[in-house]
This record gives sequence, structure tokens and C-alpha cells, in this order.
Amino acid sequence: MTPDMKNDRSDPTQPSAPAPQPDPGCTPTLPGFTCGLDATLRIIAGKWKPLILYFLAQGGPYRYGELRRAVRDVSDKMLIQQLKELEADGLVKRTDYKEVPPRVDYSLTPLGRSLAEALVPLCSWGTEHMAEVSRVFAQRDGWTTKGR
Amino acid sequence: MTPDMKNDRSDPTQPSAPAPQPDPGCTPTLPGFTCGLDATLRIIAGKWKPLILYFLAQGGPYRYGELRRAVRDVSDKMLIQQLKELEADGLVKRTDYKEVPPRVDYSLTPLGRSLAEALVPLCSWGTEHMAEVSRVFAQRDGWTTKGR
DNA sequence: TGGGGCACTTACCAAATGGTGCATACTTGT
DNA sequence: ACAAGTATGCACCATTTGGTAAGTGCCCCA
Repeated sequence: MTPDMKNDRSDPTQPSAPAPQPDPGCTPTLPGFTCGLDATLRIIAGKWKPLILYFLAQGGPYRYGELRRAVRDVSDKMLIQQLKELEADGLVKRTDYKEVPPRVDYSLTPLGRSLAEALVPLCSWGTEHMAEVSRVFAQRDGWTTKGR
Repeated sequence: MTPDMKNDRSDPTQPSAPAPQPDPGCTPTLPGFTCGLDATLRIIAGKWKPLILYFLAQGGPYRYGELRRAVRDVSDKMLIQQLKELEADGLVKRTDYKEVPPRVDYSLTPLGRSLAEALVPLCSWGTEHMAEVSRVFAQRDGWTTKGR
């Protein structure tokens, strides 16, 4: 067993790479974030936020009800909650017309709009690879080609 | 005042827009997804997945330990878990060298690489707007200028 | 007068998510 | 012998997240 060359290179006792550098386009400037992606992810954390941003980016301001119909499967509670957070984070603007049957609409702030644009490639990716993606989910949901 | 024109246009009893169309770049083809973005989001759902993909995209294959040091604050359990899912989803490839002190490394599959590229704009966005973002988090974490 | 819509709000609950710590099997260094 | 490192597995627990269902005040319509 060639005892002195079992680990030909990169022997585990001496880490080959101390720590990968998180750089290209990622300059850790502010504290708390390891990189820009980290920062972004924390802002859009929440099941519905990216979707909301994206829908809002498609059409002009949407009324609450429209939005809820657009983002299918979202409950009132969730939609409101995420909208509030997005508003607090300065990504969406809420306009309350103070009318008597309530009328409110939501639109993107410039910041929100810029973020929504960064989301576009993700959308395209999903569209392009939807076949693979749905295949993946098919088996995730406990499902085999042979039925059952 | 002006009782008959309170709802000048788009009176609430008659929805102005029946349902916003989720189209530009989003063609709902396969069942289950409202649009491409939806599909993508489900694949990268999980606190660390985008980060893992992104790190993997930066350097070549990473050994498990390197990855964990790179993605700071991630626990073993989480990292392993997410790596397994990514592997199952065909985004990363795991190579086990079957050596005696365990040696394993992870790299992106072509699919994973393409997804990682779609993540780039998010990273740039985060980097560009990191100031705003960290301001947002400052107040989210219950924080006032006047301390405590 | 009753039903429905609007935009929310609240209470309660289940499930997902994530963290800590211990265990494994084996090696190398001291 | 013992600590440390390698890549994981697993049990247990706390927190977070998300969902359901109900209620609110006010209006319009039949």
C-alpha cells in the first residue's frame, strides 16, 4: 500500500485552499454580508417576495385584489405581510386613496424596479429549463414513472 | 363631497383588471408553475442554495470543508442537506474519491452552471445597493439611532 | 335585508427550517 | 493514547414560516 504516497497531493491534514475567495462582482464592504448575493437574498427572503416584485414590474401599479389574483395560491395574510415588508424595505410603494370602499395600490420604487430587473434572468432560466425543473419536482413529490 | 363621483374610474365593484397577465418572458407551459420565475424559485428555495451555487461557480470543484468555510455561518447539517438536494436536482455533482480520510468534492453540472449565471445580476444588485440594504436591516433588527 | 366585494387584521396551528451536539470510521501528528 | 481533521448521520429542539378561518367597517346591488 505505498504508505508514504497514499495522499498523492492535497493531503487532508493541510487544506489545499484555505478559503475560496468570494470576489468576482462581490466585494464585501459592509459588515454582516459575505457578498452582494447574500445581501440580496436576505431582502427577497420570503416565499412570495420575488413573485410580487416581478408581477409589479410587469404592469403598472396593481390594486391589492389584482395582485392576489395574480400571485396564485397566496393567502391574504401572506400577501399583506410580504407587501408590508417590501414597503418597509423601500422596494414597493403603497398608495392608499382613502376612499370609502377601500382602494389601495402597490407599485415599485426605483430600488424595487432595479431589483426586479435583476430577477429577469432567473425567470428566463426557469422558462428555458422548465422541463428539467418539473421533472425534478415530479420525483421530489414521491413519484415514479411507473405510477403510484 | 361630490357623492356620485367618489369612484371616478375603476370602481371597486367592477375589477378594472381581471387578472394581470404574467407574460413577458414567462410562458406558463408546464403545469404547477405560474411562470419561469416560480419554477426557478422552487429549485433554489433554501437559505443556502443560491450561495452554494454561486461559490461553486466561482472556483472549480470545492471540497466539502472548503465549501463550509466559504459559506460562512452554515452548519454541517444544513450544508450537507442542501448539497444533497442540489445533487438530487441535478445542479451539483458530488465526487467521492473513496479515500480513507474521506475526500469528496462538489462541482456544478452544466445545468447548475447556467443557473449560477442567472444569479449574477442578483449579486451585482446586492453589491451596488449594499448601503441601502444594510440600512434596511439595521432597522429591521430593532435598532434606533438612539441606541437600545 | 341579505350577500358580496374591498383591504385588511387577528388568533390559532401545523409544518418547514435551521441549529447544537454527539457519533462514526479511519488517519495523522504529538 | 489523544486530539484533530475528514465527510456525514441522526436525534432533539427552537424558531420561523406559512396556512386557515374568522372578523371588521363600509359600500353597492338586487
